Amino acid sequence: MASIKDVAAKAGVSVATVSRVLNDHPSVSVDARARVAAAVQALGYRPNAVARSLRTDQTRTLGLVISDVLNPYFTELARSVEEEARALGYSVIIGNADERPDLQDHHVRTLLDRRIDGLLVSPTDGGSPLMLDAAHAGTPMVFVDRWIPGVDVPVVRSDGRAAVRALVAHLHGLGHRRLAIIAGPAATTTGRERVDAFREALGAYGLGLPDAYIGQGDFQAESGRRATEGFLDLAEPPEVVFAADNLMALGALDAIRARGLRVPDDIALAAFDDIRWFVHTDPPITAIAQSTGELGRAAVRALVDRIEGRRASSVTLPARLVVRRSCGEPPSPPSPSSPPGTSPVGAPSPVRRSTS
Amino acid sequence: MASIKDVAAKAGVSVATVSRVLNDHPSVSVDARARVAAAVQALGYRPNAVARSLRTDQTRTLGLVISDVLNPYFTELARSVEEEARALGYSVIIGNADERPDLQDHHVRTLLDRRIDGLLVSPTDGGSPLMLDAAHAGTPMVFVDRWIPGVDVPVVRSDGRAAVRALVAHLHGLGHRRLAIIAGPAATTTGRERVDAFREALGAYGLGLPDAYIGQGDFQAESGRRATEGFLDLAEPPEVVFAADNLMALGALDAIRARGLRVPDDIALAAFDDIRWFVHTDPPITAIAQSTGELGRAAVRALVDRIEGRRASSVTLPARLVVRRSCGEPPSPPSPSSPPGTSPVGAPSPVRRSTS
DNA sequence: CTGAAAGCGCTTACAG
DNA sequence: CTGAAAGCGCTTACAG
Repeated sequence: MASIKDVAAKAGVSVATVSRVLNDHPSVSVDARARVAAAVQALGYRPNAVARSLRTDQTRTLGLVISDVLNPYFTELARSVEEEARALGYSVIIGNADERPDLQDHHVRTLLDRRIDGLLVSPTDGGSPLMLDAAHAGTPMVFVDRWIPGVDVPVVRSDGRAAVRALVAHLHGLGHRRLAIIAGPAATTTGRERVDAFREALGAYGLGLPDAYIGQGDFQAESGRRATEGFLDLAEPPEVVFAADNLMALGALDAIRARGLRVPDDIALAAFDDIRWFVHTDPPITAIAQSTGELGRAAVRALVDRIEGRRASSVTLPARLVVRRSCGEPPSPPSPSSPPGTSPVGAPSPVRRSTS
Repeated sequence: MASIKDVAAKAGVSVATVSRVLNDHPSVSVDARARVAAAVQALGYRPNAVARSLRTDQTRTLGLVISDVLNPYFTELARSVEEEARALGYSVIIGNADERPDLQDHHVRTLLDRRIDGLLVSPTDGGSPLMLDAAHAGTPMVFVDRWIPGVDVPVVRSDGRAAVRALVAHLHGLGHRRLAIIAGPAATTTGRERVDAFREALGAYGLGLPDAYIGQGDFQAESGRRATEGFLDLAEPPEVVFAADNLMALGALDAIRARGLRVPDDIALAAFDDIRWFVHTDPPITAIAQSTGELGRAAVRALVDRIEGRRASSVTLPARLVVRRSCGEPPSPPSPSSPPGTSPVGAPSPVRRSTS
């Protein structure tokens, strides 16, 4: 592979001049510029990013450590992160933690060893020493979706409380009184917050959230299945299961189906995080949708701000309820003329109704 | 950030000795080894992978350029690739081409600039000059899922022909005679092969595949929707739509639903690539499943073989049909005692039946 | 506008 | 077993 020396030799200039041309340095004669360009072309020369990084101490690379690539929510997040990063001239390296703290540490370490310019992370746990050290050492860092309290790192996330309240209002209006939740790991903020928001919203209706109605999941499908089986084994099973993410909703569906039960007739189901398939499931699933793309973009902007020496601030985006048929027939059925997919109903509000 | 010099100073040895300790070189005294280890520990030293790569001319990194991260098939592929690579001591950097040749080239270029040790690609098109050059220049490379004919690069992929034959047999047995396909881009091998396999299988039943029954898609949902609308606008619409990937099946479902039609009553639907949600869609969708995880692992092994100077060979894995209810009620309904999810039926055969 | 030289953080023959 | 030195491919003050 041709190096800068080869280009310099071919163009009859010094490597310094080649470097200047490559980096659009103003003080280069048109003549030199042309000869270098020709040599680059002829040799098919491409600068070695490794060498450049070593010299400049920047890799123009962002690390993204996500909890689970197989979760469509995170896949979409990763995609928007890469898109925005590319627009700003950065590449991104994704590390998949698979909801495992040890794997998460592995990726953080590898990314740090590669001297990425900044780290975007959606922590799987409450913060390993490694992660905390990195934050304290001043590695440019931004938390996205989930975060670690007590660390001075900007957080870009959704606030789902209003949407959870809207969900509970919807469920209550449908006559449901025994509501259960499949929670994420208590070590994660989203694992805790969604339960808290749910409990708070239930409280407003004088409803409680007994321990038996809190299933412990880990944001992956299998845990949703197990938790749902637990609910169904109860002497008094819940009327509604609210899964704290889409994969656990998938597991719940598996469990419900395995017992030959029907949604929403036998048990209602709702999920945090909306995905395209929810429109086509049997029945279409009521979900809380985040602005995932915007979240990813905002996180990248915040991180690049930090990297490039600007102040970065936290961002909180609202989530919204998308009503479908998995919790029971809505009181007022959608008009037959409404378009397919999701559509807002009534005045601007966090509640949307989907024809399904 | 501490460098090897700091460690050497702290341990009272030369950087050469530190390097030897770091790389487990045998000829280091126990004493030196201990002092270096202590210094490393005390300083929290981590070797700079960038410098190491420049010096050794290897990055222990694989590039993976996939056609579309949002496609669950590729997400799963990416996950298994990373897993196997990690087991072999490599990292992987994923580039998402989004089915766009220009984006694909962008990622190939960026990956090459970073001097990845090898490239895994599922080409979005017939091969850009850049990709062809890389292959000819001897960059260790392996094609996965899709490939470019006429290039001397190992290919790891599924052969879906038997499964497509099984699908057509299933459809024919259900009484369907007008079968349509939503194809992927003709520039991709999977875009062409699936149509060819379908046409060939139809031929065995004396059925043709008229042009009007070949919808041109690009493996993304929106194209599936458009193609399906085209079918439904026909004077004589097909009785079955076979989508060449899961996202186009999603689009097809959108289109069918928008018209208020029902699957399989009004039109049957089948898809290439199986995903977990297909069990829970309305109705559950008959699909051709690939051994995605095994494909990813085999591709990594082949690539690492090439990188490390061993011979790498192509691998072709069979795909299998998973029958559900989207093409009509199977002639012999599954027994009520069969387990949920997919389950094989009868003797070992490529056809499986799922209770749904 | 241009080049010689230093240096980024490592590894690795080479000599002892 | 150990260290001094060269060198990987760049960039960038410095001097001219």
